[in-house]
Amino acid sequence: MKPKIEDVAKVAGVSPTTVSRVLNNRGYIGENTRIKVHKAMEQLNYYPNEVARSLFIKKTFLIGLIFPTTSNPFYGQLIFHLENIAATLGYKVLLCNSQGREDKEKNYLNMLQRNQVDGIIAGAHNKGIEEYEIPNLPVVGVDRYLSSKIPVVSSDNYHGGKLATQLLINKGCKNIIHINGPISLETPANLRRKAYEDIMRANQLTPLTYEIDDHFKIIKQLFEENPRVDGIFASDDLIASQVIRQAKERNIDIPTDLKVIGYDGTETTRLLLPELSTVQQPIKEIAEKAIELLVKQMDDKDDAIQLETIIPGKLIEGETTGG
Amino acid sequence: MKPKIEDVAKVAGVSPTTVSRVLNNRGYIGENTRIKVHKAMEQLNYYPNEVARSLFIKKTFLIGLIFPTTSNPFYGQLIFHLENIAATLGYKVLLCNSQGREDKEKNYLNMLQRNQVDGIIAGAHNKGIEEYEIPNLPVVGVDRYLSSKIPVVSSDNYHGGKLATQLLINKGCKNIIHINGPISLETPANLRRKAYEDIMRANQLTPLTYEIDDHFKIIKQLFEENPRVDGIFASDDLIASQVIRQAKERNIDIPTDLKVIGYDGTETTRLLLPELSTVQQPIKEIAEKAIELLVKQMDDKDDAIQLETIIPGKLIEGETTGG
DNA sequence: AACAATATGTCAACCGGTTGACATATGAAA
DNA sequence: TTTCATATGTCAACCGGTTGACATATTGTT
Repeated sequence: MKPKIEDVAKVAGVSPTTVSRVLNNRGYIGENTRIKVHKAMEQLNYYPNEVARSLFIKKTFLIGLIFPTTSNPFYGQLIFHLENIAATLGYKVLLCNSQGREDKEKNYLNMLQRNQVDGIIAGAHNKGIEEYEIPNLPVVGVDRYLSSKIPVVSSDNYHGGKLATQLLINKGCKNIIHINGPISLETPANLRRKAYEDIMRANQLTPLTYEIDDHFKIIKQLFEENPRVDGIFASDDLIASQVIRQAKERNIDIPTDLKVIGYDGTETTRLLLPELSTVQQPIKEIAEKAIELLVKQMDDKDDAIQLETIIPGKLIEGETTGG
Repeated sequence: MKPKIEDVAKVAGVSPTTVSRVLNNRGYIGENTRIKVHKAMEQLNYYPNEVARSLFIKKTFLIGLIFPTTSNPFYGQLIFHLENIAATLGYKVLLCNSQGREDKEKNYLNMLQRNQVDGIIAGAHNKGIEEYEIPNLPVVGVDRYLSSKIPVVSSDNYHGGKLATQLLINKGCKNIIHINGPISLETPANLRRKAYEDIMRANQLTPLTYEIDDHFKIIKQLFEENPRVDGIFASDDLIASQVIRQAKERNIDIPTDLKVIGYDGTETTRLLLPELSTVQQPIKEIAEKAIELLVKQMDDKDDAIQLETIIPGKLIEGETTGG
């Protein structure tokens, strides 16, 4: 059986309380005793039972992360940073891949509460949800409005959308189309679209947005319906990549006949598709801010917290928008 | 304060034991009582405290995952599947990004034990380690030998290496170079290299392997030292992508002058770089097998378990190896 | 010598849920 | 009527670590 404090105490020849005191640096402890206790712990291969500890102190140092999927390089990278920063602060991370499914999300939310997490960071779906408003449980949204009371961290989507659209216009594009994910979700990312439409109009151009729900069928359709398209702003790099592929198949030369810009600029995209112009999200900074806001909520309970944090992104010009 | 069983009992007008019985479906429970209890739980917004429960039943339903980073699309996708399958079995997942650093890995291992995880799946570093041999704690390695006693799941690396090398040879390449990660680590992935060298020799060709530790400096060097190279087998798609980029910069036409094949074939690579030939790893199957082996160890304690599981991968021919 | 500060021990309550032992009550079957 | 399956309650121990109260030594200081 796993050794417990009592066993350590016996081996070290001290009382269980003393061991606990050593473990938690409380009260007076002699240097000798400290050493004896540590030796005993080593000898027995003792690991303090955090479950028992958590039960008593009513804190688990667990943070729940709910995101669509680590498969997606954007979330993969974001989650990497979240976990990393959390770890430096002594927090551990429970991973939940909701896959954009409401039922899964609800189950995870339920599970996280049963497991007494100290907080939740979510960048998943929403909709009817006031489900995230949990009394005494700090929550932070990433690129997702979870409720009117829950703080959100996101990149400056409007500015990003503007940068992308303006770049295409500057490069001489006249027929610029925007493609984005399903906008039934009310996310800050929709501001990319809003910026696109604003900038287009400001330049006497007609905005046209395609909403991609599922397949690249939409992209095919886009090309068929708009033979004169000369600029495409995709709301993420993966979609942009599909666009490029489709253009190649139709012998549309990029960037001569068509200029393409994506969004996200993850490490992986930069490596695999370095020629793609994109608006790079400040992923690490988003993660830092999200954790900071979460921890702040956990520490000073009902202090007022910034409800919306917007971090600027960065335009990366690649070959897909021309020299 | 959060409601506890006692509160539920009061509201439902029953005893705490009865509530526990309802919760765990033990003993006799009348339909009426069951409903009353559920209503009370709903009314109070009661969530059973898993921490308390875990303490008593000595099982947390937690699985620790130690991998270099979710940023990498291969691990991202693998971890997605691991979490997913674990969830269907009622297990939760503690995520650890070790970043290939021994110190971090050790800390995580320590942390997971303190948190009483039921098992660990690791695909990280190793080296001096017998550290993973933890009494009574099931462990499974993914593409990593963790110890002589710990089961490993991996794709058929030898076969994959063979497929890749053979393809290049079939396509007429004579000067084929292999690039892989640092092989100081003893991993099943080294079999890709072994296969490459075997096949080369079997075809009266001279194998030449470059070991990439850090940068694409090595790739530059490779091109400079081997102007006649006409085939490159990279041990992962990200490296292959760098090779392609470097070749473009040197105006080496792919596939005419140089054929390139990678390894992994993640969803992300397939989307972003569909033209890349690669050996696709059976990521989902690896995840399934890993969980299966872990759960088997947890269930029938010291049943003999398969020490090495090898799952075949799949050759994907893209344009980078020619028509 | 008196008084602190330091060092350690004993003991019990507590965190929230689980479980087994045992008591009791009801209704139905034998 | 007896007996049994069903239904629920009471009670206490337990999981492993934490904490406060209190006792007792041993130092060192003044």
